[in-house]
Amino acid sequence: MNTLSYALLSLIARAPLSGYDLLQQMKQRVGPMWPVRHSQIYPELARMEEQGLITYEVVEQVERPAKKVYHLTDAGRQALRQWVTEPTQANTLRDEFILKAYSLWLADPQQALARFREQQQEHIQRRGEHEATLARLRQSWGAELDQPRSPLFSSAIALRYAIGYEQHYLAWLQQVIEALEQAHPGA
Amino acid sequence: MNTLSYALLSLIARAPLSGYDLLQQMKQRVGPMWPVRHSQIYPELARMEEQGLITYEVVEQVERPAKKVYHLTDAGRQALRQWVTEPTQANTLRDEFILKAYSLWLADPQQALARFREQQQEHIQRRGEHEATLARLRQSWGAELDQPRSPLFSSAIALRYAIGYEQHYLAWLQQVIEALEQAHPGA
DNA sequence: GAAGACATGTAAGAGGTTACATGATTGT
DNA sequence: ACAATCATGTAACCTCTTACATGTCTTC
Repeated sequence: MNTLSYALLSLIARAPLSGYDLLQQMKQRVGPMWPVRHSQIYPELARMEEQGLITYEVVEQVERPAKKVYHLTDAGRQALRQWVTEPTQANTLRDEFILKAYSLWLADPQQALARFREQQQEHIQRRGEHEATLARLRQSWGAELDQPRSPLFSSAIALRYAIGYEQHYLAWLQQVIEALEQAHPGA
Repeated sequence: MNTLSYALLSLIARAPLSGYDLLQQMKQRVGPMWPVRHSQIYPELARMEEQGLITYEVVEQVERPAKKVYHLTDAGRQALRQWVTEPTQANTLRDEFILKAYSLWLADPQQALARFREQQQEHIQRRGEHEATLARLRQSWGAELDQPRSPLFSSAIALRYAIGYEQHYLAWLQQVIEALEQAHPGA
């Protein structure tokens, strides 16, 4: 059992989904905390089915190709619940841009500034997307977002995490940009 | 050329180092942004030497086993400089604890609170370590930390990033803990 | 003489990315 | 016809982790 399989269980626990649906949802919802490709999803689903965590039924569709819709077994639900309440060792982030910042002293300050501003745009964009998603949830579900037993609460805190992350990233970028500008006025 | 090799170049660019030294420095300095094991370092150094990015000399020591001390070639320095000033595609974080938060609705609130408080301790600890390191740098080097052309500037901004990250993480943990406590008073 | 830091490697396997491959169905 | 979306898979390769393996030198 790897983390990916729990990520998939997390989504199937909310509603039965096909591999294709899972791919879309991983990109939209879980994407910020666990990116994934379809080439990883399909073999993983097969393994989980073998292990009895999920089962599927083939659903014929009128206007689309048939699909395998997976849902949790009791064992799957239990495995997920177990994993969620287990201690987690805090991860170390692996961020290439920060790694580059560590060698910023080697770079041409003008180019460095350009790169930092690029990142700024990127992270502003992402923050905006997360904020929009959270606003949409709030509009659709209102106070349910504040009920810890609701899946919506979980969605909301994950989104708030992502927004906070972008916020911190932007603050840091801004800080460095100002330091670079001060050292090199007129860039 | 993978990211790890650039991480190693980043350190060798500041001072010639052995594989063992690199391991220590990756843990202490670059650790927060790029964790690594010795079993990855040694083969990678061999590959980089083949590619002409680094060279080494065997240094005999009186009170320690001999070691291979690596230093950059011109090609290595150029490759590093090139990489630093290239655009970087912003990474997606991969955080298991946040993933678990996404399924928090399945968890027993008491246990959830316990896990969140564990994380709090962990991140408080980390923030403290980074702050101490930054304070030490500041004490040793003073205003040099503010000169973008100095390696110390790069070290300082990387540390500030790490501190900001822990800060944001702690703020988020606190937020969720308060929400859980409010829903379950007396936990 | 045992433990611990210093020092350097290899091997097996898990996890993840990129590329290859196929086919249905809808809209233009 | 062609592109786009829906839908599911396999294969090759790279990266990273875990475990295996060896040897030096110092301190207790």
